[in-house]
Amino acid sequence: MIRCPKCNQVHAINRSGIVRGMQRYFCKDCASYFTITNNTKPAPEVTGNKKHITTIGDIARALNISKSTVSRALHEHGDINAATKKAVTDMARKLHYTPNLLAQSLVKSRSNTIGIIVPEFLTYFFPTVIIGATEVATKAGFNVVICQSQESLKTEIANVNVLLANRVEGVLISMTKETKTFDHFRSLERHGVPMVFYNRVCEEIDCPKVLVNDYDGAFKATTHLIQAGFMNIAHIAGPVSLRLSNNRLNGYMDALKKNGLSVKKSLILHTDLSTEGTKQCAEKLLSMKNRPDAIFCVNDPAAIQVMLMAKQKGIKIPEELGVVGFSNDPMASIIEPSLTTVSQPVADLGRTAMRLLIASIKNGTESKEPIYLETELIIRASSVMAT
Amino acid sequence: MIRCPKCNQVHAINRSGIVRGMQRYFCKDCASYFTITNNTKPAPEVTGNKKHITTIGDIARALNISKSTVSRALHEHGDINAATKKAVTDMARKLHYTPNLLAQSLVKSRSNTIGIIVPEFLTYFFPTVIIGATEVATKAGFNVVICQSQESLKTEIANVNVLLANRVEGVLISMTKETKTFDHFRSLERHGVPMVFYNRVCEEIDCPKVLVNDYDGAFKATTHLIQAGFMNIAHIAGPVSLRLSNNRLNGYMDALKKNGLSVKKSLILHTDLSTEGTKQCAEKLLSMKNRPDAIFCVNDPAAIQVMLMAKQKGIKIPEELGVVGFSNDPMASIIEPSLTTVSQPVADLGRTAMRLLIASIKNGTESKEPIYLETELIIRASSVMAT
DNA sequence: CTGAAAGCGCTAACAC
DNA sequence: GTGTTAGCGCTTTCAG
Repeated sequence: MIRCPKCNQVHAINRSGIVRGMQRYFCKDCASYFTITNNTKPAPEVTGNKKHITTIGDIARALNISKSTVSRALHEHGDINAATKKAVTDMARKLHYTPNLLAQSLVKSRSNTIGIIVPEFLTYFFPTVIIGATEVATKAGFNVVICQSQESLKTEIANVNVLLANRVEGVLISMTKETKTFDHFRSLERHGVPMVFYNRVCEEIDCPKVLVNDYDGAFKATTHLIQAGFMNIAHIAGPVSLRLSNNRLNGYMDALKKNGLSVKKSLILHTDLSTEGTKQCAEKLLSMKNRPDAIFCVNDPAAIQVMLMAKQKGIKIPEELGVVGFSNDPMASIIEPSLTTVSQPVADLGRTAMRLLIASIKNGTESKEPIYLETELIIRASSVMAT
Repeated sequence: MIRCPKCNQVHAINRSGIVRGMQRYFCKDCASYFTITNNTKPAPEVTGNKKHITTIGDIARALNISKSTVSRALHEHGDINAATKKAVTDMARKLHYTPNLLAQSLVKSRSNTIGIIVPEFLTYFFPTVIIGATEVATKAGFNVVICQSQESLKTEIANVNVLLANRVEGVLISMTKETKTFDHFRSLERHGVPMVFYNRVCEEIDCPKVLVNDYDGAFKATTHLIQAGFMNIAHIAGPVSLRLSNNRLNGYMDALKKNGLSVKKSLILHTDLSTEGTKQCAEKLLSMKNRPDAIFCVNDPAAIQVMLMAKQKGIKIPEELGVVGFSNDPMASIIEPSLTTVSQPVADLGRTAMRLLIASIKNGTESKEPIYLETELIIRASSVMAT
């Protein structure tokens, strides 16, 4: 409701363009032009040393228009006068306006943010997953916040709470090796936040999961060792709490059985995945009276520990000890002899998981059948005698 | 203003405890107890399939008290009746209340969040910095959001904008190798968001910086090569855009000069840090007619590329080629021969940077003298003839 | 010790 | 096409 400052009436007012950034009006009654200067709120005082951050209101005031118009101009939002829009965007630039996502999220109750929880990111595996996942999320217009649980359940719970408090729209999770209670995941369910598990999945939660075909990878790896002539093959397995450990263990055992070899409990050791834990397993296996002639390890870092210890003990690889790892870590091709390993489509794992997550954010419930990505055996020097 | 439902008066009302989670009142006039059930807003309907997320208002309604009281009860906020507080916290648990950080941040204009920008995190360096920095931030009560610029200026700018839009309270930055314009950093300055640069610092911005003593590390490394008997030492340097490249280059050159060796421009090559780029440098140096007898590399990944190529060409390390890297990557101790390198206090770098950042968030401007952390030369097999 | 009310920055009907 | 209004969920004076 614009009132003419001269004739004080309100019905015969027209807009007449924008001059020096201010909306200009024309009163048809008294035939005069005017701009309105006194706004509801005074311009912010420069009190104290706190920097004032430009808001949509500042732009509105500077232009003598309403906040809604500014909001619309900034968002390609339906009908908006081209001149107004230009005035607004120019003024926004001039005042260095940055939208406040917190406020936007609050009113829209959508934060446009997705959380990713990784147990660690010192080895190449999880960073690579993150890169793949982020790529997909960014393309879909989501921001990503990365949390590392550091293999600690307590931290994982804290991570979930932070993500929840920040009202993320979905979470990608790979559990810690010590996660055996799942209330924090249920908490996400309760809040209606979709989850997708990848790599280290939680059986108890009904949601999409993306895995590598661990069983098949392990089966191929073990079969390869057998075909290469090894007869007494040990396995350093992962923590029993992780399903992937069991899948790889089963692949190993089935390969032995299928080839007529017996499964010896004494040759199956579980590491907690820490360097120390793995070293102990290696030590135990390598100092047996009836030493295994090959070891299939749950992952490459473990295989590398085995190789280092074997070297230290003067055990020749592969002549006296065949070694195979899992994951095709960059280290595997650097170490000597180079390490035979099972490669996984790591970035793809991230991409697939993120795609599923975004689908469940958008369409509600998704197919909950776990998705398995295939592995590839990469044969290198650690498992094959030079010919 | 509580009105008695029986006698309809308003002055003689007393609170009389909380029963079944509801505030109970007593009217002295008609001597009757009552609770008030009709609240300003009706309880949220379970419309559609959108999950309702418990708010402070839900708790207030359930207990027939005001939102302010709930807020206070939830925050140890001054005077609050112990019974009320218990009722509130119990009800909060019962309704699975999770505070909305977006709303809190909005009203407090403090997000309690700090951003960390890393150029990449596939090698161990940046993840380790992040772990150190996160540790300090968490202790100080800040959340951390990690952004990876993937060595792309465009992504770096996008990262800054996301952090800005999310109103982070401070940012830890290590630039991409291609960052040569700095408007996005100025944008942070303008918004009053403190920054601290680490490792790859920006000269143009006046703020705290944390670095490793690159010059000294390079000087020690080069001096070591000279003392080990190498005479014709090349250097694969980093991108000129990064100050650390120049610092390491200067350390290399000064060490040569100080030991009476001449600096040969032809033996100084710049890599862009990509595997491909480094390979080209290595190829060039290793196929010179007058091949250098040692190479000091700007970092370990580069040194490892050199070693791999040398092996491929049948050049013996260290007999025919001494190699020294920088950063003590885990790979350095795995490769054979093991790689001599300059180790940096990486996690400490992160911790120090985060401490400085938190200080500038809390106290405003900080000391802006760059801080240098010391390095240590780790001598391994790649630079020392077996005796 | 507690309630009412204002407002953080922004969007989204609803009017005109 | 644009202004008005009413919140999003929460904290924080200001009164009692």
